[in-house]
Amino acid sequence: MPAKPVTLKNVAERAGVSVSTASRALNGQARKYRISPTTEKAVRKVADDLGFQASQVARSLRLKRSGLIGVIVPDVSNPFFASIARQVSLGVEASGFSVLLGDSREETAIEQRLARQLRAKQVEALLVCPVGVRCDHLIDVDRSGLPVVVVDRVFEEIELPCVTSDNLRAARELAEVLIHAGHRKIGVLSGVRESLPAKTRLQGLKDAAEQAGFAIDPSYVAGDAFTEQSGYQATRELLDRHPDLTAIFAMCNPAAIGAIRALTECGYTVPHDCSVVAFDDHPSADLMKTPLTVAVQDISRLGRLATDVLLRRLGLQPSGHGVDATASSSSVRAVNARSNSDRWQVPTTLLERASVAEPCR
Amino acid sequence: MPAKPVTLKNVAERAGVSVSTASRALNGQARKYRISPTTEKAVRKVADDLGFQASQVARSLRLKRSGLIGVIVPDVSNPFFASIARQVSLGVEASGFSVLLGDSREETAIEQRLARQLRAKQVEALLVCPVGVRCDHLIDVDRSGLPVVVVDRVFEEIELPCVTSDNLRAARELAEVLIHAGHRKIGVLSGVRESLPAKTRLQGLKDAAEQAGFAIDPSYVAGDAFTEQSGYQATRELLDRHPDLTAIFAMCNPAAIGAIRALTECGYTVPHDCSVVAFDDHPSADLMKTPLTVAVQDISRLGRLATDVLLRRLGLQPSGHGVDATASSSSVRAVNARSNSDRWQVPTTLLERASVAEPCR
DNA sequence: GTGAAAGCGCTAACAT
DNA sequence: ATGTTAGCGCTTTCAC
Repeated sequence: MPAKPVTLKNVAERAGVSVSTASRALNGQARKYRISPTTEKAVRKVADDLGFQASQVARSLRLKRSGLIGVIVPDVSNPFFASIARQVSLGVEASGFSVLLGDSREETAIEQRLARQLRAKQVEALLVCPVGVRCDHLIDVDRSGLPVVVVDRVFEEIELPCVTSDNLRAARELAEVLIHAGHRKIGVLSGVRESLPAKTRLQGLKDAAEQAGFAIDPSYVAGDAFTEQSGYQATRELLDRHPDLTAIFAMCNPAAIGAIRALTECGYTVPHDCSVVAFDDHPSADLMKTPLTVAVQDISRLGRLATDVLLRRLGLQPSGHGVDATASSSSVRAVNARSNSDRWQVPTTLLERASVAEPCR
Repeated sequence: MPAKPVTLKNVAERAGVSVSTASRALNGQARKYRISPTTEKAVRKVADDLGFQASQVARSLRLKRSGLIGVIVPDVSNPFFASIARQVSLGVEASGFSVLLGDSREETAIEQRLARQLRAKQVEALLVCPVGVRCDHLIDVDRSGLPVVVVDRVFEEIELPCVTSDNLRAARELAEVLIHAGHRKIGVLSGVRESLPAKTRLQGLKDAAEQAGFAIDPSYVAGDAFTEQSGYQATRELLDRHPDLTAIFAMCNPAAIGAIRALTECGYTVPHDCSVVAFDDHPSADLMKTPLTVAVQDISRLGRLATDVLLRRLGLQPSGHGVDATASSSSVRAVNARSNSDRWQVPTTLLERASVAEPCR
């Protein structure tokens, strides 16, 4: 017995008023239309008694506002993206939006399809953590009038508002830990090469090296994905090429995990034979055999900032969820790259643990 | 320039046909209505050229089908729930649905609000991992004609289709590892006491104990939440009450992590002074100082099964995403509790690692 | 202060 | 083989 839903008409009839009056009474427009308090109360009561719920669908059609925000991430089950999705969900909720979730399974084709589908569902904005370098579809969507905000996996030439961590600074700090300990032969486990995070992190490392008077040879860079698998493979390669390696700089935590597995297999102990530093933490990291020294991204802030940028593009006041959700907060820097699109960055935190020692060779 | 969206009417005009013909041509009903292939092709072409995207909102209003599934979990950033959300997202996508995500922040009041909101958005079904014991709002929703499926945090008297792991069996197996090693003084870190998973897991432990000829005294049970915090607190309490404790049975992984912290603080080493077993794994658990012996829930299967149950309640064929998505698959048992609602269970896997030793006392 | 009516974009009888 | 029309449930202009 699917119990058909009660409509505004039902309420109006039962309250003995017209639908227009009912609508106005329930939308807080009583004052504006000078509806008598008596009528208003009456309508409200009936609506309550009947358990009336205005159909958002009908409302959307009329208002041309769906109250929906699309979120597309490569893998919801990855805690990093899950946290982003969560922050967005919580953040936009306060403004009356709901999140339509899409999982691109790390495939650009799916990402593309999802973007189209979500657009058909009338989402009012799209927040995307892109899979790869190809982002034309996103730019198209944005140009077609649906605001897109890109988070994390940003690409250089992209003409969309972007939110990322301050990767340059983070990489430099992380590299300095290694360098100050005396390391010079540092292997790099790269994420997707063309992605801005990967490029920037490499640059940060290079900067730090240069400042210390040496350079990172390209042969010390391996890997091409933000995955454990890639980290493992890359480490094996690097160990092959440079058995005298004394440290590893991993561009994400999974890669570092892969590295540790590879190192262990090859008979290296961490940090004695080889130090390891990485981006991103993981819960209970301190209970690991070798707790990693890491640059921690402030994921929830990343998510909040992204939400704010999004809401602002919709012409709304970010409703101050979280402590300092203000995009213009002091520690958040808006950077204008050569493109005219906004780039927002949030600071990271360095967490020094036991995975770095002096080089033994 | 918000570039107003192209409507069916636009397409029809441009193609020189009526909206109905256009609609039919684009909905694959050309045959059914015997529309000439020429016309169909023409309409399709125009639609393509104009980049026509049928408004799902208008469609929903007319069809009274939104193509939306609501998913409510206590915390999307928790990998367990994130994985569930992901499976649902992937699973229903194949049937043309999208997922509207809600995060209840572990609060029943929010869960309730979300359920209402999602209902207003015309979701066609609701999948919920409930926060707590109070589920009347969900039962109400279900009774009002919106099918609800409950996953994981199930409560005994609930009259809704439920999907969980086979907790009884899993707990028994886990307990047996401890018991066979010789443990008798086993502390229990409970999750939310009134939840069925907690009750069932405790029962499994008790069953195993009984079979071995001893009993679990209530004073050996502590904690009341599926969190690290609760696990930590509970462990401190247990250690206080029973310093001669030789093993800990944690009802979730975070609780076990809390336990390890507490044990370490109190000068116990794992597993020498105290063994630990737990429910749920966590990635790279093998790289921990003391890799835990755990009962692993097949989360993705849990999610898939839930999706199937949901789709079936909607009268749809679960579209065989995943290998054996069939709810009636041999290893998945439908259990009829005293209530007349369906209970579905999926098997778990025992992973023996290094956190169990013989009792030293 | 309140009502009648138009219309958002689409689908499905019911014509023809 | 295609067009006409009546809504789906809501908001809002315009009229009284």
